[in-house]
Amino acid sequence: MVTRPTETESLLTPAEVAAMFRVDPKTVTRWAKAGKLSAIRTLGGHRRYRESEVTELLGGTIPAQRGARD
Amino acid sequence: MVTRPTETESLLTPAEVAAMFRVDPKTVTRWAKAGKLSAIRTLGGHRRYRESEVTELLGGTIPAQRGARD
DNA sequence: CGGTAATCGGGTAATTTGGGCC
DNA sequence: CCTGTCCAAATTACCCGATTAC
Repeated sequence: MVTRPTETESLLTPAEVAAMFRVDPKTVTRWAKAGKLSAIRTLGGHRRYRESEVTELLGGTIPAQRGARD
Repeated sequence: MVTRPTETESLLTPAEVAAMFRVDPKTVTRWAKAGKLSAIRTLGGHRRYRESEVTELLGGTIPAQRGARD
């Protein structure tokens, strides 16, 4: 193991996910409570989200259809 | 924590885009439905628009065609 | 152990959503 | 065809104090 200090593995903090979705960390917590997001709870009760999960959800973008021809 | 560089894409809320275009948020929503604007949906159903997309469209204005016959 | 920043929890106001009409 | 306003419901944002994370 090549020493992995305080670096994050694949877990994102509520503030991270909130910034990616442009929403409030509280809203992200709501999604976790609603079961829309997989959340891992720390021993203290704080939530941690999987980067893969968030990235997957962010991939739901709809490409704007410009002119049929360009 | 000063936020981590996790693919931070600047997103705008409907009110933001509406203010930039001087139209109602409803109109912006129609553009998104019409496929004229790229929209990211939050887990709650709300839309988030790319700042780059909006800025790009705002930059495509007509440079005031003056003069030919006025 | 002590300190700062973030997150937790609940509650209320503001915003956004969707469709129909002019 | 496009936009603005109406309605009702859902979702999100910010307030507080307390705890947890590092």
